[in-house]
Amino acid sequence: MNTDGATSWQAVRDEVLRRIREREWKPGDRIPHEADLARELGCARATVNRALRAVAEDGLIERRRRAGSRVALHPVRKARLDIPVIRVEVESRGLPYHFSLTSKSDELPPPAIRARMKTAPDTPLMHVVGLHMAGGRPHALEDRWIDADAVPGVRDADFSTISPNEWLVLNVPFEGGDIAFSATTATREDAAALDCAPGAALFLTERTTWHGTRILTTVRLLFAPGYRLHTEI
Amino acid sequence: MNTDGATSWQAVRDEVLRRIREREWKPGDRIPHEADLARELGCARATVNRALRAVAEDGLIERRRRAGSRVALHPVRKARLDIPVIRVEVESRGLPYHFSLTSKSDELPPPAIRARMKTAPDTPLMHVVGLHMAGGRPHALEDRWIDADAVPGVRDADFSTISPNEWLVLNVPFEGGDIAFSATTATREDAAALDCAPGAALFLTERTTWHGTRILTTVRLLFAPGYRLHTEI
DNA sequence: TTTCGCAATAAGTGCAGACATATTTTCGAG
DNA sequence: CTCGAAAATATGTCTGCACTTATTGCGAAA
Repeated sequence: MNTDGATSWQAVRDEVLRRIREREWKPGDRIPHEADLARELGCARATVNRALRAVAEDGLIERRRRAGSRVALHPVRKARLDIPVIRVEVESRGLPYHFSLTSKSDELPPPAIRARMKTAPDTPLMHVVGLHMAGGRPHALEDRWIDADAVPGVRDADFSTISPNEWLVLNVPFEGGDIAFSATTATREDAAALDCAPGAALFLTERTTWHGTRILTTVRLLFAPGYRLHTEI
Repeated sequence: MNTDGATSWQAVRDEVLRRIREREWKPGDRIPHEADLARELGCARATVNRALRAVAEDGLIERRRRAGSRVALHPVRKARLDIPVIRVEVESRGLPYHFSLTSKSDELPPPAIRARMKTAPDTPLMHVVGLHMAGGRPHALEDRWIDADAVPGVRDADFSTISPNEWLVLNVPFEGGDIAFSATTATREDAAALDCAPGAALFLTERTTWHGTRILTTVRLLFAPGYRLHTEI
């Protein structure tokens, strides 16, 4: 990185990781503060800061102002998960993609959905169901509820040409969301839609996204058998 | 953050996010380079750099030296997934944890495992099977293969008192790994171990970790029905 | 003895300037 | 016209310094 005597933040990070690995600093230990490390390693404090921030992001140390940095007691591996638009995911595997809209209507949501969307008892929500196809075969079944009042323009979206999944990603900014992954067995309807055996084990993704205090949408994505979500550490 | 006229990197980030959201900068567009933005927003280039780096980490822009930064064509949401030691995960739910070792032996791995571990045809590997219990009920079935030559000390580890999962996390540094999540149906053996119905849908995690060129271990974690992996964006 | 406020401390961040590095573009030689 | 070297340029990073902010711990007051 640098030809002169400067120490790169990566070098500092690696040295810190080495000390943690080799138990020079044990889980729970306070580690020297930034200024000391900077002096010891011969670099600016900002460089040490950058390095420690990186290590903290990986979950190996915990940092708090005034309290200092300490080696994490229970190292929690942090994996990064990429969640692409389904069309892109399918096409990146070289398969032609198609979305087919099954239904779209305003309905009173069942209690479970109403609770998740935190809407008033009598508020109807937009309910969209459709099937993502990959190479002519069913890939994922999307069952989505949208608070149309919170998502400007969604009433005019044509979900027969673009999936709600993609339309929302492209058109709706959101602050946060939560995602849960689980396994479930295919009901007879699921099986019919996804062209698999009833009772087959299916990978299920449930996502809810919000912006400010409003919950924008909640979706249930049921993937055809064989789907794997993959990531690297 | 700052009381004086200084612009915080968060403010720069928010302004950048705003411009992307409001289509001031459209997907695929080059955005102004750091120096220009710094001048425009009245801050140091380092501050803009920090902000843009953060936005890039979220996947909304792509940056390349000399080529500049551009708004991502297909915004890929990046979720962070915490992968705790199973014991910690169980205990954080307030349930007592217990690991029970089912078997541990050196065996010639089946071809699928051998391929994954990239070992020579006649190399035996350590094979450990055990059950993670939560509150007296089966929680997850761990089926692990370890290259004992690549993991110093593992031959002396007592997996009846500490799970291989936890022992490895605490004792073995590794560079990287890959993780796959999927759904599968319980075989009769799985069902017996996890105390569920055969054919039930189970959440499956497969992980392989390496260090340098050596593959250290590969594990198959099969969770009892009802398990959900949860994360936030 | 308890509690509250203040001083001390360590991380968090901002700035200006310099240099490093990866790419793209340009332009001259053949 | 093609190829390769050199120039240009945007991001990447380091430094030294100053100031901000969250937190802790201690000492004084109740």
